[in-house]
Amino acid sequence: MERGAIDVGDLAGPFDLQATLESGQSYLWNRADGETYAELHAHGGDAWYETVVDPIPGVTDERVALRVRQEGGVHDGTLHWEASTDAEPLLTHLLRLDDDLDAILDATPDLPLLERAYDAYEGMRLTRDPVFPCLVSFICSAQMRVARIHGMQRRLREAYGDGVSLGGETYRAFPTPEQLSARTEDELRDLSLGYRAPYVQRTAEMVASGEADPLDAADLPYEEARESLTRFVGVGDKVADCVLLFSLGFLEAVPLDTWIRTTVEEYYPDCDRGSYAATSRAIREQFGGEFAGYAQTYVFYHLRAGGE
DNA sequence: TATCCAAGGTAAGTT
DNA sequence: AACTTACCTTGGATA
Repeated sequence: MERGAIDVGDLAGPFDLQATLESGQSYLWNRADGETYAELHAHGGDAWYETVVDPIPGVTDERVALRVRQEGGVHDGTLHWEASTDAEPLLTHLLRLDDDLDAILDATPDLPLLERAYDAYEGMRLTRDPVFPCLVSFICSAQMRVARIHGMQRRLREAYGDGVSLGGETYRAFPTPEQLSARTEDELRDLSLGYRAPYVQRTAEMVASGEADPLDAADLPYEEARESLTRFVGVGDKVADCVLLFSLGFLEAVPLDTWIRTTVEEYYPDCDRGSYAATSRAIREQFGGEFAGYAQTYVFYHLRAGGE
């Protein structure tokens, strides 16, 4: 096992591990203390977070088990990690430590709501989740609470994922498309996926068979990429936007979920244009275009946590 | 204790 | 293309 540390002060802008991992973007990490994400910021921010990552072209060509913990503040703290290999490039990729967060937030409009959200969750970054697990996570997110989405992904890993050991502990990788496509709808329903079970099974089948690859969307212009992802079963505009934003690096994507729709109604009623595509375009412009998705994520977390 | 409700939506069927 | 409706499950609210 290798260990290492990343000095947060060396990054371009602050970083908050807990806000980043518990803000409803990624459902692929477990807290070592067993706490769920049900209560935001309920148990302090220094827990170990654990995950297993399958090979990512250009980042890692092997499967990696890793743990990470933040000690100290969002400006001057330290990220401690333990992994089966040098995890610094991988953490940089997954947690977008290469983003210049100050510059990104400066480039968004001076809206009071955004300023309040930025102040409340200083250091929260977007994630770069592996695309297939991200796709499954957000198919499961339909009409679900954040804590329960997290529970579903955890059960999928525990039931069907390969065991990977690190430092005497065994962690579970997210099931591959092949592993998931081999399950039946009923088996997935037994994990409390409900009506999402056949969506997950059929989407896994599409990926496993080579019929479609969610990574292909990465090379398309934004709106075409969104349209392209909706080919997967259980994926509409909203879920597609989540995958584009939280996995494929389309920072302009603004998923129109119930929280953001409420925000549009209350704060920016002019942006309500009826259809998803038109409203999405309007709110994306309201949030400054290029980094609108960053703004969206702060607003989502801020409002969900009870902020105004 | 029982019932109701809403949770980061989507697919399928109608106008 | 826009509009309805059904859909699994469950913790928490309400009666």
